[in-house]
Amino acid sequence: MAAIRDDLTYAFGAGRLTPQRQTIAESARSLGRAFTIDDLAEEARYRDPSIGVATVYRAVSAMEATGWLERVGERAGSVLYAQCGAGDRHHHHLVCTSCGRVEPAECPLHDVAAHAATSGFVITNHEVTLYGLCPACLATGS
Amino acid sequence: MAAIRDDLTYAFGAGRLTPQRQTIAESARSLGRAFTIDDLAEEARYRDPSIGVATVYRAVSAMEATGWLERVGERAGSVLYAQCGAGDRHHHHLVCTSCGRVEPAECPLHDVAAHAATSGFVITNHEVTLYGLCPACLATGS
DNA sequence: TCCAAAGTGAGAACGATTATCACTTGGCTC
DNA sequence: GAGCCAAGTGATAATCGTTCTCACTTTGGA
Repeated sequence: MAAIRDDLTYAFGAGRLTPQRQTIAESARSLGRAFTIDDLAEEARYRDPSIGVATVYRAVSAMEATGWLERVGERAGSVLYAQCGAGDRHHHHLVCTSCGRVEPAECPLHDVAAHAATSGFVITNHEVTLYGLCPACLATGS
Repeated sequence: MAAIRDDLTYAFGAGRLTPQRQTIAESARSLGRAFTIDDLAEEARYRDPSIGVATVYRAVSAMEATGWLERVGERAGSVLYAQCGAGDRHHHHLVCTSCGRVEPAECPLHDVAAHAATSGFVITNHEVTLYGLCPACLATGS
């Protein structure tokens, strides 16, 4: 399992890969869709009931810092995260509003420089999230 | 001031234009930049200290429903709003990360349909926010 | 003028997130 | 392997933004 071990090591960068963090990272990967902290804590505590909610928040914060997790939106006041792998090149997200599945999307901003030129703004960052229905949900009509 | 009166009437659609709501809407317009509920409440209470925070939240909710206000992002856990006028056609936002100034931006997603076709997703909604520095902040180096 | 519906203000309640603190663990040096 | 210290943990309190509740007031139409 060297590959997986390396993968999870990457999730926390220079931080320690404790059993709790490993459980949380594996839970994030196994969810396979956009999730809230609550979803992730539920999955992680199913695997190890002793894991506290504060630990989940801290682990998510650490994984977000390394880019292994990304926030992809919000749902009912909670931040939505998705496991996006590390070292991916610049991209955005397609979020299924029915099942929460998340797929990477090419950055559609081909002309950001043009926007900056016409407005006088110098753009340093941008967020793009596309919402819709994935093929599976379309097929089931849900 | 018929024009302004009409403008504010539009802010609440079919809802009543009470003195409190008028104060809140004028405050939103006078801020001239992206603001949190807290910023808006501070401005509104400067004009009328008797206005309660719940009233500000309710007014913002009503103005958002008519499209007179739009949420343009978040700052330190609070939702950022901007007064965008009513009846504007589809657009997004350029937010200055230094002063909070907001300008409308053309929708840069010329090929949303192409994304849907290649991914199998049917896109029903999207959010785009561009962050950067406005000309004024660039000039002052802040 | 009367009345029902809409709006208001104060404050309680709620839910997500963060901070605190005593304790444990991991990984380094010797 | 022993000792040490920084990092991490779990429980819980605190914080903060937002929404709800309730008694009261205002609005606008009949």
